[in-house]
Amino acid sequence: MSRYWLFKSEPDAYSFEQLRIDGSTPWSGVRNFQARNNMMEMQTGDLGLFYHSSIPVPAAVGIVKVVRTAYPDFTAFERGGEYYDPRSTPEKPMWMMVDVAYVEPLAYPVTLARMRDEPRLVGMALLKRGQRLSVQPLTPQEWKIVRELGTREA
DNA sequence: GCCAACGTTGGC
DNA sequence: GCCAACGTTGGC
Repeated sequence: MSRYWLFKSEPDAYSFEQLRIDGSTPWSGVRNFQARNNMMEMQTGDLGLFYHSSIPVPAAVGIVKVVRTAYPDFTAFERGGEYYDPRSTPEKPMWMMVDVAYVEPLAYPVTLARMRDEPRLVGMALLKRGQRLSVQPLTPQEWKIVRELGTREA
């Protein structure tokens, strides 16, 4: 049973455009247990939304696909690196990541404001007050609705 | 095991 | 730049 996900990224750090150029990328640097656990549930072929956060108009901008299931996040092993965490070792990794691949952009980015305005999306994790989870599950309905919104102008 | 302090996220 | 919300840390 394939599932749907939402991947948050600050475009200044890593943008959907960069993913288009790279083709695929390890989703490294996640240091939150809930987000990690979500990644550990992913299967290859699962689809997701790529969401740009911390910008003037936050929005879901594209579609991605999981192309490799969870494996140890090597950035946790990089001494001196931004994501180094000595509690995680190759023998006993604490942090995991998946690989995600570029699929296609949404014809029209679906802004956070537009999602908030959509009654059928009430209940979506992203819209909950104070939520900060960088990797979130989407229900099939939420996936379908956002994709549909992305096919037409607001 | 509790919980206050702290750091980070992210919309506004 | 502000600050509410929340996860994590660490003293006890």
